[in-house]
Amino acid sequence: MEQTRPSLPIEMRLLEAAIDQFGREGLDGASTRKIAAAAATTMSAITYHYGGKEGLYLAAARYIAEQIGQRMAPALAASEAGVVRGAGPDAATKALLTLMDRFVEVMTDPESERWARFIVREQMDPTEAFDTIFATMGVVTHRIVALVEALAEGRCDATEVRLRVLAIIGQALVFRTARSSLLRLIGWREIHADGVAAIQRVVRAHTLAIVHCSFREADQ
Amino acid sequence: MEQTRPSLPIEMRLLEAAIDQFGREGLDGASTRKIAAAAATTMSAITYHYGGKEGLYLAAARYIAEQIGQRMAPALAASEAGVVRGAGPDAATKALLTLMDRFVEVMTDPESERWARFIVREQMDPTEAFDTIFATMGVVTHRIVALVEALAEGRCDATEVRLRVLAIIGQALVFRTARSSLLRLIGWREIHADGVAAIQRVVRAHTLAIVHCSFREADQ
DNA sequence: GTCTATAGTCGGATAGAC
DNA sequence: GTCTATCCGACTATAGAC
Repeated sequence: MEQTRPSLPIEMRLLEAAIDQFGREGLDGASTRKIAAAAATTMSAITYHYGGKEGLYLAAARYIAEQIGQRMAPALAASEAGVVRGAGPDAATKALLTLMDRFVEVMTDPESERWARFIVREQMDPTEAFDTIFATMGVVTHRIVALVEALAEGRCDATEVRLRVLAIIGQALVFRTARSSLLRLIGWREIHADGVAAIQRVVRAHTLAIVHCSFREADQ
Repeated sequence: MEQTRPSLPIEMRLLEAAIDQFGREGLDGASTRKIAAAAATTMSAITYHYGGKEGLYLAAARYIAEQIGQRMAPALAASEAGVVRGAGPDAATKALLTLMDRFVEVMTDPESERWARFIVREQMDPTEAFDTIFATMGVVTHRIVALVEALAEGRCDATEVRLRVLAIIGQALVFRTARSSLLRLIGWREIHADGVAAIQRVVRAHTLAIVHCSFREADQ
């Protein structure tokens, strides 16, 4: 049983261990005993601090949402300049690239590995915890929608803009969700700083190509 | 407990139920009793037919790989024309779009929902079953790599081509892995035939923009 | 606050009936 | 081949010691 740093307060240790275990095995599958052991405490600490297994699960979701929100906040604030009235396409493009750059960083960060397991599981088999996570991720998504909407200049309807945004985000997300395939395909053992930069260059180039080239013509 | 069609042979019913349960709860988390109940049989049928829980898990992985292989086979065969010696960029582009179109279809197909849960879980927390699935998905990925490599005409190194291919595939994959977010963002209740066509148009337009525009300049 | 002890349920594997 | 019966370990929750 891998243990978290014993210096942290017990509630934090429980949260960290919970994210890991729930992410791997789900709400039903995970065992409170294992979580407690990984947090170097006993099962009844979960009852005391979180009221039980489900309370811990929801607390883990809130914690993840909070962490992601904090990490995206600076880039989100910077992207404000791209959506203010009168901002030109260059400002919107720059804001979009800033958000995507940061998103790639968060997606490739080793710390996001455990969050990602938790989130992806919720995406594919949602519980009430999904509301919590979607509330945070939705802010970023909606900002990107606003930016792409501005860049489309009326050439796409609202649905198409949203589908395009999903596809754009998917480019970054895949480096998290298909991590194992990535490592095998390229022959890396893990994603180093150079790798992150390379991924950012690719996502940036693709995003630019999409917003600069694919709106122009009547597609297909 | 949802039951599979009772007309199918017991091994098939077990496989279908296993994919569903293992996909949601993982190898450890899922219960052979529940799987057996969903397959309208008893737990010891799993022992008899698959030797136990783990045997059933691996059989489920093989079954998924087989199903995906079958569904991608026609598009994969058609894409052959894009990689033969002397095929021009138009043939390669056409082959790439054919593969992506089909991939979107498979990713949005309701039947792929349970496969996807299983596969994504393996991606993020791989067991030996990942080898089986990667063997099949890898064939498609490598074909796309070959096509993009041809289209890049030496302007990207091998690693960059692979990162670009991952990003391109990610555009389609996101409609499976972030399904819940998609439905909320667009306000759909499910993905209808019109929705699939719209997603295909977007992925096609983006893929074209990427291979036609983003290789041109020195990116960033 | 954090622990130990215990109760009651459910897990997978197996033996053996038919 | 498919089922029932049974074993034993692991699970969550709870009560209560300190």
